[in-house]
Amino acid sequence: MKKYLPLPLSFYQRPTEEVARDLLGKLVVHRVGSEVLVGKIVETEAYTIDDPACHAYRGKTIANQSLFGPVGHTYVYLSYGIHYCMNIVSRASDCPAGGVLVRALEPLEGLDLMRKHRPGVTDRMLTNGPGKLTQALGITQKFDGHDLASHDLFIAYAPAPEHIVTTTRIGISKGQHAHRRFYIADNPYVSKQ
DNA sequence: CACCCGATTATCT
DNA sequence: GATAATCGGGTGT
Repeated sequence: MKKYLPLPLSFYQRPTEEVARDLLGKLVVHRVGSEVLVGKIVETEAYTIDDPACHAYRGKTIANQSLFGPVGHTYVYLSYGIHYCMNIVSRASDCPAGGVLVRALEPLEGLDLMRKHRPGVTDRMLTNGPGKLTQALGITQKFDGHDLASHDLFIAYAPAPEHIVTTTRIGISKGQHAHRRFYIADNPYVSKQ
């Protein structure tokens, strides 16, 4: 098994947009029993409290409290009653709430188990969407508020990609103008180019 | 307690 | 391109 080095806490304590960009190329590592599921982050979106598209925009609630919680933790929520989406809580110290939505991964390790989690789909469809990657990695709402400095679920260091594309975000009705979506150019696992 | 809706996906046409 | 599936949380009565 390869060795994975978790990102330091200081990585997450910067402006959310900056973290979203820098998370590209980094690895999501989930240990499940004796197996390890690893995916490279290839697409992200930044959401902060001053942004109408952000779940925290209307204030703190039971559902979104993780976005107000400590940086370097997760915010996992149920989308459309069906899918879980995972955020990485990240923000500068003067920002009360914010996080980075992980929108797509490139599967690197544990492909066999990912295929079991998502039966009947091609490898390219395993993790190329925010609801798909959580299913492939076995991430559910139980992981909401999870500390990413932990042993079983964390973000690991990896070199930054060369070419990054910045666009507007996907699937939102408000804040459509803002360019807060980032993805690695020409990566086949990006949800939509 | 009823109503509304969404940071999605799969499956149609 | 359109739409059903599905459900917890937020809001207002």
